[in-house]
Amino acid sequence: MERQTRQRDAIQAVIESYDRPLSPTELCDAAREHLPRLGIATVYRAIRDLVESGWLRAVEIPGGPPRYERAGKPHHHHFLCRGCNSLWEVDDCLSEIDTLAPAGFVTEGHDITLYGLCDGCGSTDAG
Amino acid sequence: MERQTRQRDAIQAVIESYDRPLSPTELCDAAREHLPRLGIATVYRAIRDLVESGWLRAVEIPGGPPRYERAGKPHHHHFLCRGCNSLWEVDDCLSEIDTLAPAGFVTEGHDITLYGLCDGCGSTDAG
DNA sequence: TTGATAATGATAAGGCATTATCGTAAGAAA
DNA sequence: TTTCTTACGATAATGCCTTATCATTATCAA
Repeated sequence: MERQTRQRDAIQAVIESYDRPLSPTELCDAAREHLPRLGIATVYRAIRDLVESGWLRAVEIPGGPPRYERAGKPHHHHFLCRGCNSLWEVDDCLSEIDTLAPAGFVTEGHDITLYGLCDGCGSTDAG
Repeated sequence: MERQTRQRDAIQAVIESYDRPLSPTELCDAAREHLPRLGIATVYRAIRDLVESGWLRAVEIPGGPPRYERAGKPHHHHFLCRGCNSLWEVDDCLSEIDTLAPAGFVTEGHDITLYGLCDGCGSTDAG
């Protein structure tokens, strides 16, 4: 990432313009709307470098490939839609969660994933 | 699963005797203490059949292969130890979690994974 | 005990996400 | 614009987990 390229520009612009974490494939598809010949390897390279530089953050979810979102956002969680398989942000958090571990365990953090239907899928009766 | 075999017996006994979900590899290793020649394919076959029959349940965790636990337990969550990579049960749950999704979203369930060090790893200063 | 056949074990194959390879294209400094 | 290099794009290769294959073993009803 020593040179600024149209590919990196497009990839970063897509991340900035979406309000939810994207998988590498979603990211590639979205960036291809501006750069049709964008290769998936370039997307993976950009993800690697951007995560390494602290600009991007991986979001791991149960049973699926990681999604990526802009780093530095306030603490939040995610909602996985079983209709369209996209991941959405959930701003709130119940901090008491970190007190649930058994005695003797040291809790350092937590992930919460809600499941269901997003606004679009629920209203179109996809389930 | 039309015949009861020593392999199935051992696999089910291991599940019953552990108080935490096991990965296929963990399950195989544990069962091999009684049946040293147990093959990993047999473990996967047993898992498939036992999940299908409703006896076993898959526990998906972020960024890792699924673990399996006895089905039918009360609602609970899990704690992933970064020291030994094993998954532990957390009995409590904050039911208010299901109210966090944005307006218009239909929440059907949730997963919570706590991260940190389990009793054993924390006390031996593994982190 | 026998015999039909389901289950096993060793391992090859498959599936999928990710990474490496390498010839080509294109930043950017001079 | 030239030139040096980095980055790209297409795709082969890798790695990991899981499933399929198939000869052998073991279950269980008769």
